Amino acid sequence: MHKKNINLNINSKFKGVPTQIKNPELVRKRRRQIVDATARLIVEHGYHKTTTRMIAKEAGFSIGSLYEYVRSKEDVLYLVCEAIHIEAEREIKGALAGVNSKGTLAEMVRGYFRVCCNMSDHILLLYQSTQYLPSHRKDQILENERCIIGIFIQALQRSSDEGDFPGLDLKSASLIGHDIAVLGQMWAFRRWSLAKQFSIDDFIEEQTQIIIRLVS
Amino acid sequence: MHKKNINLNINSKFKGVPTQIKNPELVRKRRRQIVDATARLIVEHGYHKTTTRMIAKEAGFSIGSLYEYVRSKEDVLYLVCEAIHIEAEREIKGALAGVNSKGTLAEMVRGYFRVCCNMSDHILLLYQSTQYLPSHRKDQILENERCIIGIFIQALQRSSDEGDFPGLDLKSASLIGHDIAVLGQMWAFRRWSLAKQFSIDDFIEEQTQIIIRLVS
Amino acid sequence: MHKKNINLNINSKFKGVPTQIKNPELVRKRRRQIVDATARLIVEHGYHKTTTRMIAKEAGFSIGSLYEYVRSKEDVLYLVCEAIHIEAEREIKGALAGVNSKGTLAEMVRGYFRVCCNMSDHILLLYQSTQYLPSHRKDQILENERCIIGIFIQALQRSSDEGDFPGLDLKSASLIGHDIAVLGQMWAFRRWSLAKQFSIDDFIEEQTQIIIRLVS
Amino acid sequence: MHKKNINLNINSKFKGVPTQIKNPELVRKRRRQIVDATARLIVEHGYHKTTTRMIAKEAGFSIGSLYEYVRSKEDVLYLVCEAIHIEAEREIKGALAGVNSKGTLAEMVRGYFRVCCNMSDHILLLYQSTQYLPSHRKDQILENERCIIGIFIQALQRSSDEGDFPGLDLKSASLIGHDIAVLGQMWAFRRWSLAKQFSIDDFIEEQTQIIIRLVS
DNA sequence: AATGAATGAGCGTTCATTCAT
DNA sequence: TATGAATGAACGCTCATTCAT
Repeated sequence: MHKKNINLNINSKFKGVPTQIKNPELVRKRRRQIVDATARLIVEHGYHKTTTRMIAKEAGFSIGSLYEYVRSKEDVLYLVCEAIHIEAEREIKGALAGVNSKGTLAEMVRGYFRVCCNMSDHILLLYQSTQYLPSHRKDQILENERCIIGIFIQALQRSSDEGDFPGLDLKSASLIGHDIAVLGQMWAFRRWSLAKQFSIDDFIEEQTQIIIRLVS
Repeated sequence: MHKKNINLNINSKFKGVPTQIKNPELVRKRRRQIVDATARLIVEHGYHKTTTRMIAKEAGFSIGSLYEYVRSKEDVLYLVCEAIHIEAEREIKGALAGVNSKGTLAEMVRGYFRVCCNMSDHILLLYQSTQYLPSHRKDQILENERCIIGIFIQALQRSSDEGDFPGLDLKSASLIGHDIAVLGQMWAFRRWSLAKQFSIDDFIEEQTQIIIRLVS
Repeated sequence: MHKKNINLNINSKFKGVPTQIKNPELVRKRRRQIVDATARLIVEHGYHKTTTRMIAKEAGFSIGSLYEYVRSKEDVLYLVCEAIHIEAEREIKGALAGVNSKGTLAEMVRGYFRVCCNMSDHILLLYQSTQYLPSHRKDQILENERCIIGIFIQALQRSSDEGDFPGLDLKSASLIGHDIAVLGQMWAFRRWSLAKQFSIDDFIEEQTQIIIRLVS
Repeated sequence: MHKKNINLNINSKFKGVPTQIKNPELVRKRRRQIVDATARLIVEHGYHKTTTRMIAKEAGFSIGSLYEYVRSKEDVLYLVCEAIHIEAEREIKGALAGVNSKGTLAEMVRGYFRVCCNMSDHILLLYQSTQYLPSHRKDQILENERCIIGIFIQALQRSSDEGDFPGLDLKSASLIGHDIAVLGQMWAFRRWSLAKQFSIDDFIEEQTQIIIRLVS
């Protein structure tokens, strides 16, 4: 069921970036190359210092070929951001798979934080580069984000209904959902500072404890 | 005492950006114009779409003059980031002035959150543009940030020592310090999403309550 | 007799544009598709905004196939210009067929003007795009043009010999021949201006009268 | 009086092409360089094979400087077409100056034809390149053209009123005006063909006689 | 004979920076 | 001190053409 949704997502979004190439298999393959290459380059140099020629070279083909698969550098950025969100969604759903019904909120948060840390390069990329997308693309990306926060809100409300965390209204739940999301992503943009005192595992564990204390 | 610190800050950092102009009074005045103009432009257009020509025009002098007061566009960005941090420090210290010794943590946090919301344009600017500073500049900016977090850590430890919040070690206090910092800044980059459910005052109050629950 | 000439023309010019394809029937068919498609596109977008990809698509086959039938975009343009001239020659000869021996000059001119108006899109194409042919191609096209003018010169001299228009030397006849040619083509590049005052039929009739007055 | 009109023209059109440069004297001088260089290059290579780098080099400055004085290559083309029309207007008015009131139509036409021959490179440029202007620019150019034709129409009507050429209605006069205009410009695009039989002076004289015969 | 993915030279344009005045 | 004209490296992108299948 998840799979189906994800596939629908992929398809509906692929329509959003046209291509000159007819073979859809090839489009998938080449765009994967483009996205991987570009993500690597943006992580290293930032969006603006990453030129289309660098992207083509890193992806292993010519500048002309790059433009057979996308219309513009902006398209590439969108494909990258989209791929990161799809990856995040998949990872998070994977991490939550064993937890979903019976699991505790603690396990969910811990799983989410772990994903955030594993993807910190890409999360930082989103923080720094989403600003360069045209607004309709930004909206598409933000929509994805809300979906993730929704998961926490639902879990919080379930907890509340079960009496663990009584008297939680939707508004508060929503804010806590945002907070959890941000406190996980925090590792991405405060790594260098936090790493002086915390290993990744330390961070995940301590931060999880803080959330637990918050909601109990 | 505060003043002295701030002045020291300004001077030590000004040394970092050389100028052709001898008269330091004039340098101060012109750089204030440059910083104000640039901050406005970056908030509106982002760093890369803000050209040096636009900066000179908005600041009210010629492109040639701009380069009498800074060596590069990067210098301008640094001056802007630095100014924002100085402003933030001043505002936060101002907000905490009446609270400092006798006040509760809640009041501190509320004051900080209020400053964050008031400065959200500039905080977002920092989030989006710090990446374009050379790393030694980035370090200078991060150093400033640590200073602010230090305030919370100290307050937390004071609370802990007074028995409000027993058994808080430095490491945990430090992480909570980071968390508070980020949960305040969050308004800057999630405004559009949060504003659907919260007014600024709502946000500040609810978020403050969450922190309070967290540390008690 | 006409047919023979036209065929000779076609053959001698086809030799000028080599192809990879052996089957001459197929070459003829495909090139007709190419020429029609390209003429349509150039009329709408101009030569430079018409890409080879557009041509292939409009003609109904792939870009690869296009290059089996011509060596270059320039070849395509030459084929188009050539085809227009052949078409013009055929149309004009058709219009003059009933007139040729016994008819008056007026009827000839009127017939020619009518053809010019009917073909005005293509005549404009020639005016705007012949410049992009290499000079040996341009010469081939100009040669065709002289052929048409020759018809008027002969008719003028016949008139003169018959006493209608006495004292007409070859040089004058030649210039008037050019003038008639141009005054017909004029509709192509002044349509938008002339159409404010003249319908096509108006134009043809008035312009014919002017020529008649000129040569009597 | 003429001067005033021309100046107004120049000023009103300059407003149409913005520049980064503040000194209007310099703008005038540099744009003259740009227009002269570009006209030379387009005459030799055509509009599309003339690159902006060639223009900058031929004009004697850098590509960056070129773009201080115009926004785009299209702007350059417009400036060229505009300058040619202003030149044509000036030349024609100059040629007609001694003729204006008392002169015969023959002298006017001869003067116009002489100007056309002298400017034939530039007239051909207009025929071939006006198509690349955006339509509002094309309209501006066409407006200029109508102004020239207007001169002939007025002269024809004056002749008619004086009895030289009785029974000439406005519509016919208008068409003859167009015809005269085109028969002069004809030298530009039929030079190579006509020159086989006519020197420029021959052409002007014979063609003038044809017009005279036409209107008497 | 037909396809269409791949190529890369070359285009128009931008903008941080310099320097003569 | 202040100006603003001049610079040119570097950018994103196009499109005629080729060639393996």
